[in-house]
Amino acid sequence: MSRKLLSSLLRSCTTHSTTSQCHAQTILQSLLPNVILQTDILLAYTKLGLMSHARKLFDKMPQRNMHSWNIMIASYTHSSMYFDAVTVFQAFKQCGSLPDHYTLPPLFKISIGIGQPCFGRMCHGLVVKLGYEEIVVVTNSVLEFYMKCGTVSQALSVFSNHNAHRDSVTWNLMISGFGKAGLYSDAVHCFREMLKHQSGYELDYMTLPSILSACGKEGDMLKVKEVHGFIVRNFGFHADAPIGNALIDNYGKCGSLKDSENVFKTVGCVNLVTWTTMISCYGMHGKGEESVFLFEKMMDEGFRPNAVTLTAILASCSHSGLLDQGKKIFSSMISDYGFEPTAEHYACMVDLLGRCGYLEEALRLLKRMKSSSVTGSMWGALLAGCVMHKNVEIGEVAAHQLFQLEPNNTSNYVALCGIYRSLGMARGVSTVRAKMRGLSLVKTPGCSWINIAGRAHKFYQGDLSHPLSHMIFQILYVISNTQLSTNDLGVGYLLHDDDTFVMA
DNA sequence: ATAGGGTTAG
Repeated sequence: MSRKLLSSLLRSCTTHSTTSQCHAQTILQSLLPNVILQTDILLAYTKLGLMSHARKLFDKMPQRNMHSWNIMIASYTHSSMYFDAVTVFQAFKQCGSLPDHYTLPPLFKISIGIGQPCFGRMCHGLVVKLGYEEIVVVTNSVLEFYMKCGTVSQALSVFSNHNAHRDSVTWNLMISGFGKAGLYSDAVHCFREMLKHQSGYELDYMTLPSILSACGKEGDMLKVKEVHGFIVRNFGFHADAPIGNALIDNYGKCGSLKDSENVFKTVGCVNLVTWTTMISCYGMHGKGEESVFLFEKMMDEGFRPNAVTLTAILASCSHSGLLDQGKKIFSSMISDYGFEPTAEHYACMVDLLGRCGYLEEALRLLKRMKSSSVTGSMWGALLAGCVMHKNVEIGEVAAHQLFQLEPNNTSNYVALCGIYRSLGMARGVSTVRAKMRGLSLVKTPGCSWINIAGRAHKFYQGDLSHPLSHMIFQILYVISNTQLSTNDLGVGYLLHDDDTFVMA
């Protein structure tokens, strides 16, 4: 077999065994060492995720080209093996070489992965110095880096400086970055801008889950519906699984379980995430029985739950007080599925036991664990249960653990304070307050809001600043003193001229 | 050869 033939064979290898056979052939035919052939083998191994095979070969190569260095750095990065990626990059620099436009994008991913923004900023300097700013792939990775490291302003300046070198990936990065930074209205605004600029392009479906999640997290169902309509107009009912999943999730988050169910029933592509999302939607709406039913149906259809599915079902049982089902699922995840429960699963179990009033049992569960693996979320769930059931003994244990683990989290002090207050323990209340003052902690007030005609109306506890607060409090007073049945949900209010009202 | 999307939890 010729070198050329082996090269092209290697480039089409999709399995471990064919790759190894080609590798063996190159040795048998004494074609090694040869940089091009070895690089082909390297690439074939890394595509299969066989990093140790690739590394063995790479270390033996007497000669390396830019391509072989880039393959190693990029594939270590994709496998989240950032330390190895950095080591290879350092060895590369030792040889006196300079990165090219293939080397640079993974470096930004490394910086995000290891949480070291200074490395990424240094790489941005390299991009400018080496003149790769005009290459859209490189600039997009710079953009992604700034967006994901929380420096949105830097990303914006990269974005506006390169308006000649944008493509759909650029827009998607901006939109999803805004969403991840919690800047939901900026994400929506950016989506509209993109539609204006891209009218001639084919619409890129990769944007849609991000924009849906921005609308959903804002709780703006009208916007979710708007995007849904947009999807139907442009894709018909052939949306892929991530789009369907995002629709289900965000209708649920906006309070419309009916719409979630409709999408779930009609969507063509269903995967494990789809099931998990629908289960957690039922959980969010307090419909634990439906969650359990769906969980069983999912397994009947041959899907194996993963760690996220199990968290969703446990949380759902907890919200609905389904103690026995929750316990059964928790123990079967160990015996039937061979899962090692994660911290989240334990937190769910503590939450479940705590809500149902089994605080001693919850505490025993945590005491059985190695103390270093008990997380804040587990103690937090226990403390919340103690608030619910006014249990001061266990509440103090949980609270003091939390004061150690997360001393600046005000809600823990407020929770303990609430237990003391509900039991009339004035001394306890003042001790906790003094402790908070000593640490100069201020409680951020809880806030709710409602969108009316595109404008958000915010409400803080005891806040009277809204122009209609007088009427709002009157309505609230009536509602809270009225036993509502489902028939009453269509009730109307008649507003009198003097700002008072009656139910109609 | 390189860049972008979805699910839990308080």
